[in-house]
Amino acid sequence: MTEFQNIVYNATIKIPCGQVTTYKLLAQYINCGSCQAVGQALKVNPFAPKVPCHRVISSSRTIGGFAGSTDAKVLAKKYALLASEGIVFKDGKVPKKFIFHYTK
DNA sequence: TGGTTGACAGTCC
DNA sequence: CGGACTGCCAACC
Repeated sequence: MTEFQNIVYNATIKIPCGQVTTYKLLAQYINCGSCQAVGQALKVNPFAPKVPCHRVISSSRTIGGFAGSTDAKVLAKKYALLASEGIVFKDGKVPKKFIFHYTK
């Protein structure tokens, strides 16, 4: 467990149910220039599903990846998880109203 | 023990 | 649409 991972998980948990955020927003919030670093931390997150990594999507509001994979079957599970929280994808994207913005 | 290399659930140009 | 760049981590000398 590194300090950086701890920050990422802590920030991810703050995402309220029924909303999602983007890798970029998350990276900016934790003052990290690279969103890949965030994805890498989420990929190996030891707190799943306590850390809702499915609530983190790509910028442009596309779904991105999940569980270290971009496979369509895995992404289908991510869709289902989000749908169970009331988040629906419109035309492969998440409506803006579902995007959670961090407030410092 | 410590510096370097490659990989990554992304983003920008 | 392809390539470059980003920061962090793990593996490898």
